[in-house]
Amino acid sequence: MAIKTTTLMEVARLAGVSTATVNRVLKRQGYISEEARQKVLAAVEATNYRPNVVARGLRTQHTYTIGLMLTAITVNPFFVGVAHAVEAAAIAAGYRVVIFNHGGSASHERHGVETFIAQRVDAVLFCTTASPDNVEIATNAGIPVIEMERSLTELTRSVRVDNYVGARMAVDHLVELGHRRIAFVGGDPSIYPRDLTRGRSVEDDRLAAYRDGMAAHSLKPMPGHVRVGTYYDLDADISGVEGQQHADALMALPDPPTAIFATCDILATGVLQSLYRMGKRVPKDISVVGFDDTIAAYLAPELTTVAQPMTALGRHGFEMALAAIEGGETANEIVLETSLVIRDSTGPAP
Amino acid sequence: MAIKTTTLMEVARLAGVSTATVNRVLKRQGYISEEARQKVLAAVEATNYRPNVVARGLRTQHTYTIGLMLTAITVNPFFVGVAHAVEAAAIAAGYRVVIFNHGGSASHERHGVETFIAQRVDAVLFCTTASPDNVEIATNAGIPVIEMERSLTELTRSVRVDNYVGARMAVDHLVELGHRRIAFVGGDPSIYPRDLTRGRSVEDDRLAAYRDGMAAHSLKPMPGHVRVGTYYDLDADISGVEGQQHADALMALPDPPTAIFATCDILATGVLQSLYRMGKRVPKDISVVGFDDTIAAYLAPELTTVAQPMTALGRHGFEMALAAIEGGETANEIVLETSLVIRDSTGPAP
DNA sequence: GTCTGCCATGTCAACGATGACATATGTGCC
DNA sequence: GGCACATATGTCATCGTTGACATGGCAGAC
Repeated sequence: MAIKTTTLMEVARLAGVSTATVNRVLKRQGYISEEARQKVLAAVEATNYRPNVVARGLRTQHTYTIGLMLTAITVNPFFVGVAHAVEAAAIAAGYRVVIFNHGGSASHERHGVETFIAQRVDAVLFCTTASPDNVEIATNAGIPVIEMERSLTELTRSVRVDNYVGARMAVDHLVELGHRRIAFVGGDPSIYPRDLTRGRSVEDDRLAAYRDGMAAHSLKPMPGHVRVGTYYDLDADISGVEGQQHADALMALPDPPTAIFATCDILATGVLQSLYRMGKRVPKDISVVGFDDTIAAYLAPELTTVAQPMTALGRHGFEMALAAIEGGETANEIVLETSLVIRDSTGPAP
Repeated sequence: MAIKTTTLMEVARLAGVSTATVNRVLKRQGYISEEARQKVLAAVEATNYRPNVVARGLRTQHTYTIGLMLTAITVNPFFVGVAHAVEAAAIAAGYRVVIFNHGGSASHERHGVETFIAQRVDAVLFCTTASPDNVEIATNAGIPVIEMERSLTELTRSVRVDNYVGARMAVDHLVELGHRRIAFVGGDPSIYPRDLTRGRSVEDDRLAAYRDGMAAHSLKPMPGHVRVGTYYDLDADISGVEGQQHADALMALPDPPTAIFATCDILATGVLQSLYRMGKRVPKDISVVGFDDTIAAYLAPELTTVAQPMTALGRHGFEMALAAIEGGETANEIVLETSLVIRDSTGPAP
């Protein structure tokens, strides 16, 4: 069942030259007579020769492959967007991407990192880590590591998003619309390893921005209006159920909010479903803002959300990896901006 | 910048044995004295040895890698589900998966296939092809090919879903609820290469099931009630816009439908948005059914849809590939069943 | 004692591509 | 003629792992 393909040697034999000559023709380097080139190209054509990148990788110690570590591509379309962007950038540069989903488990992630090392990937991109130890394992193996979304160690370069400013825009937007009772629905900050260089997680930043934003407008969250949970139900794949539960609880309070800021579009989805069941109209009765801009445009009403620059995140991540591999110039840390996309789920306070 | 890792040779030297002995210990085969085993294991531990699968792949002509060709993972969560299932099955069997998104372009797909061949993947899984030629290229290179979702040639094994029965269930469900004016919103059947062994595309099957289902209940589609389009707007990533346009057009007809069957959840999303804007209530004023069960559970109201067995599709696809690689037994064609998931978007005809 | 068979270990040629180095021919110039 | 240099091509060790084959020791059978 092994794949049978032509080798350089066979091409050389057919063309009546040495493998070195064939190699020179294909690599377009060194001196080659026009006659030899024609013979080689004809032989390549005739034999349907395709270079064996496995052999090349062994010889050159360069696999043109990068590993991309994700939490779980099924759990949040955010990862799909990032993965796609990384892949597009990689393919354009002649690299391949191998994706591994750790699903939140440090041991799975460990296995993925070992796989990457065994494969001799040229670099590893972590977009969310289950354990900082695994980042270290890759680093210790001599593989350049880039961290996306958060930086766990000072050893690695990173690309992240300015979650604080993003969340702040969401709050400011709601306040400008006249809302005073604004609730916060977030993920569990402790489930994520913290960004060690800054001492805060993504969720910490978003929550801090919410509190600061409220305070800046002399507002104070009402009792019970700040809700955090586990964000993802990894066992049950994507789960907006948590968003529903949060919204159910919020609307049962004596002073229910007139606006809800959810720190993830999937959570916001659950919020919208809960409100829909209660017969609340959005945004007439209550406004909702999400975060990510993943499925926001597919909901009814279309969701106002803080858009993450997934494409830029992926592209910069790959470019940093490339710089680490081939020795180019890059910043050690890039912070990207988010933008507020105003759609139909936010309106004036009732 | 190259990764520096221990080699078998270094482990052997440290343990004071030959590489063959180290290999025997690690592979647990052949005769090894307990003493040698201990020395080797200690040396492996001390040097942090990790096998180089690149070298192994060259030597054994077996890379433990399979290529997965998709249209575009960002365009429909269906592909995410399938990719995840393939990956899970592959990892459990000690294989790696390399994903390539052709985005609907035959030349991109061609490039992806060439990449797979150059990488010497052990098998290729096509989940939707841009061109049958590319399937042939892989086959000609001696790589086992499995087709998912449709089979283009008789040369390959395939796993597909029974779209006809699935679509028929949707129609029957609506008829049972008392609907007579049921509209069909589908993708463009011609954009997809047809299933050559059966002469029909996925969309053909779904449309045929709709027509047959209507006829079986002595119903006839009203003029303008059958709408097909381009399904995906690949340039603009996921696009539910088309679904909106279809619904806008349908509701402007003199005899608007009381139920709409959309052959993709993303299309259904657009339909729901359009109806929401018009102030139509679902399912009180009009019922909607989707297909895929990707984001159906995240919508408000939750969408009744025909669930595709994405996990089974991916698992069987990988198992067929494994059988082709390692020479096990499998069917040449597997047809999986769909199921109707009744949620909140369908109700009695008004 | 030597023959057979079981253990235990080592040697070495692949796998296919690469590129440093060696070799060989031609051209121009003093 | 001899030298320098550009042109053109070939040889071969190397990357790390694998496994067929060879080697050698030791026990028990004849």
